[in-house]
Amino acid sequence: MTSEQKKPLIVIVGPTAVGKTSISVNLAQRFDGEIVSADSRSFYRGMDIGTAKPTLEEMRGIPHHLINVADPDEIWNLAIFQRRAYQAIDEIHDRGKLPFLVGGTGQYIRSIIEGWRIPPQKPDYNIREALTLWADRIGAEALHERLEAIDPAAAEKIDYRNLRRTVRALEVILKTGTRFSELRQKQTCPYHPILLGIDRPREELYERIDERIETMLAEGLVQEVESLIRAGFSPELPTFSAIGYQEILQYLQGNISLEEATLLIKRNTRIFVRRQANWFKPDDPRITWFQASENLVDQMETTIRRRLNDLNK
RNA sequence: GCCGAGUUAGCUCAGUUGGUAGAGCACGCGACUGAAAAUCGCGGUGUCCACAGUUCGAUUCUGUGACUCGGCA
Repeated sequence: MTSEQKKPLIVIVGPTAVGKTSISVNLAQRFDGEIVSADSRSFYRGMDIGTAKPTLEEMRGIPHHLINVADPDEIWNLAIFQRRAYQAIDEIHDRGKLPFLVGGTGQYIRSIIEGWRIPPQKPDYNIREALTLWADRIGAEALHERLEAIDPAAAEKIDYRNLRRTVRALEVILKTGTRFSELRQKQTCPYHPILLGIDRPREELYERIDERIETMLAEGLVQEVESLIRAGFSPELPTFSAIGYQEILQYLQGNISLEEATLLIKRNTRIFVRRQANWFKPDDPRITWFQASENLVDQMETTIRRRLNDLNK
């Protein structure tokens, strides 16, 4: 397949609370598009307020994919996302519509636009636990040395103090008999990605985050978490490691006050924004960046039209 | 007015038996291939309240002053 034959994929990236949701719905309306969400926390039903998931009204009739597709105890991940996103994008193309990949989970978006070949080994929680227990005895660094002995290339890319990633690499090697570094590949993106980034000054973003969190609390974030627990979902689920949920859980368990929880949510969201920015940098030549402004949607529309025309030449 | 405690990084504070100082948080930055809103890493020069004294040398000791917080009037 040559690059001329590849179909376009509009990709919209940007930090949380920058305004991606309403802008992408606007653009999708103008281009007869559909939206594929690339947001690791919007998969789960019942987690609406804390994830700032778009409401039906905000979607304004634009089909959204990969939102509300799992219960909180079905643990979705990168590989499942990638498979389902490819599928959703292909189906949108088949319908003759334009797909918009929109979201804040940088890793997921990169896996699509860079055509990652993810080591085909689904999580084995028993092995992970065993490896973790082993690390408790010998230390994370010693475990990393074991990895280095059998797969130096993988070990080199993983900090010896990062137990979780060391464990994953060993898990893959043990289960597949193949080096993690060999299974971890990049191919090319099956689509022609057109990347647009939205940004705002940090200070402004932080203000919007604080406001958004106050709104979440007013809209019943605490009740949302309570009802998930009441529905029988274990607080131990990785799903509840989401910002907003972990802190409210601490509050509900009586470990901290609601005020402390609120401060923590704000703080953790700010840290998250900085971490998010690592996936898409201002000097990334693949991305056309926009600062949030009045006529942002018009500007972005113009850019998309031009890029789509270039494709058809 | 008197007595006591305090004044050190944006904030909360530690510390220097006298040789110009360091934690947490904030903030900035980086890594990331089946938990990713996860996980992990890197980044600390600031009139040590001001002035004077002692001293080779004071943020540290002494004196005076300013301010803050308690208590008593």
